[in-house]
Amino acid sequence: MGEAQVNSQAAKFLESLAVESSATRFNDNCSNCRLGAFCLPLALRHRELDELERIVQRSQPLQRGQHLFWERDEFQAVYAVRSGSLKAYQTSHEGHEQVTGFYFPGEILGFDGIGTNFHVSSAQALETASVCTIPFDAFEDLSQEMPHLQRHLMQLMSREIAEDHQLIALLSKATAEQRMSAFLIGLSSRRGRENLSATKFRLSMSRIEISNYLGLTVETVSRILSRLHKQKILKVDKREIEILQKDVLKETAGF
Amino acid sequence: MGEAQVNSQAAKFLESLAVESSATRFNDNCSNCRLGAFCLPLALRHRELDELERIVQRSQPLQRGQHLFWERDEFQAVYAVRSGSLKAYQTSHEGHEQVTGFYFPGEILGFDGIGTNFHVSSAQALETASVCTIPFDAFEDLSQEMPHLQRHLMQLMSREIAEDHQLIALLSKATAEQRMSAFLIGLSSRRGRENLSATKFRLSMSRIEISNYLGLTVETVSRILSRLHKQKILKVDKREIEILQKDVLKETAGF
DNA sequence: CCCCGATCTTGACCTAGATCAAGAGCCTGA
DNA sequence: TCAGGCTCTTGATCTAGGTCAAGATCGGGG
Repeated sequence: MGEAQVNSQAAKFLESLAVESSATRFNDNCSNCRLGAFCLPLALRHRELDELERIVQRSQPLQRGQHLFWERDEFQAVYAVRSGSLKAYQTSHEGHEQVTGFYFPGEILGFDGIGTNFHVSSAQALETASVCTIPFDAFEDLSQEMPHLQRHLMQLMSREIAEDHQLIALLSKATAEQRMSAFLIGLSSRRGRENLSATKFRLSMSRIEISNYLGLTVETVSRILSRLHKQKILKVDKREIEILQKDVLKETAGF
Repeated sequence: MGEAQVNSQAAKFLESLAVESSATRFNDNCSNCRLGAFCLPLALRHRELDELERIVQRSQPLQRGQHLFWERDEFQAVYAVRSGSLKAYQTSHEGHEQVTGFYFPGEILGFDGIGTNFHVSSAQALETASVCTIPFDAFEDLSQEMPHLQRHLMQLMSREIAEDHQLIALLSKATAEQRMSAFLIGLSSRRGRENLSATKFRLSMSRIEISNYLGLTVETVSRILSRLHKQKILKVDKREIEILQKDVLKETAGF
């Protein structure tokens, strides 16, 4: 019996036990999560971490295009991205899709639902992505006993507010070129935070999604990328991006 | 005497109260604050309210133009508006002022500072305004013992996030007319929430401030107001606004 | 009371980016 | 393997709203 066949059978077996497989393959814990320091930069004691551990759920990775939650879904949890990436978006009733954010490993999404008890945006995986589910009720109870945790959560929400304000300023006055530059610089610095190459990476979102985030049209996004490529500020090959002159990009971003 | 007239008189009475209270009664306590149910819609027990009371500080009203806090100030408190109105804004380093929000009685501002421990926007009174200062450390300690309070705070932050997302969608795709309509509808419904006339009011912000909020120029704001006036959708007399056809406005706002 | 600077309005013109159109790579599933 | 539908690019044209300019109006200080 060849090894390939063994693997294929093993895969089938795991599939048939989807729930169990999620239990066996994604049950790493918070203490040894390589994002730990970034996702929860708290001086958590061991006992506290154990408690947090107890409530966090890890499930099967989402496939590209799959939704984590939908607008109007009841709010039950916030989600920490473990790997891959997602977008959050709202659909205006004329059908325009407004992307409100992209989320990468270590970032948390779903806060929009706390206020109204249902989500006001949808979240969709841009590529295979795994997330930790943090049931909110349990989290709230837990944070009653752990001041660190409570403060941290608020810091995360506050940071989201601050980032939104950045985006608002961008959409309000910046030119198409400034928007694209700021966007790329943002992606780059988030990559850096993950200790991945900050100059060379693959876009997980389409030009359309970028345009719906930056308040531009696909054509404009495409044109600007072409221009930056011609100017040798970027190397653009389909979704592969290499930033050649970050200083220039930062300059035009002007933020 | 028609009912409309009665309502309008009641509204005028309440308005006059608001002015008086800002001038003379700013040291009332939470239990008898007429905004109580709106600002803190919690099922707070008496004892809890007393505790909250203990940490909230009420100071002299701010005069028009005075700042509540500045960008880069150390974050120490969040603020509940008692009367009057304020704007929050950031200044890009090319000098453009981006207004990120207007705040009216019962609304809370200052959340942007929690994440970084210093404010990332400035807050300035648009007219005489009184606020309650809620020192954040004390508030956090208090909310450790009061789950209601903690959840409420997060709801307020979450709501701010949701509102920001609305603004983002607006700035991203809406026409100048849609932006103005949405803005006016927003003001109107907030007035309604305060039990003041939702159709007739005075703008506390200048055209310039509106334009810096909506991502337009003063000229455009002015032109659109003139147009809406000519079309008899609004009555505009300097800063006095009367909404004549709210349905039309809502229609064009499309939200 | 008038004066001065800020705010607001209106008109004429211009431009960044939208829209329309067409074609070239692509994945994907039959 | 190919067909059909995406995504992406590039060009030609159009237009909403920005920019510039000139007054009008308002409000606060002397």
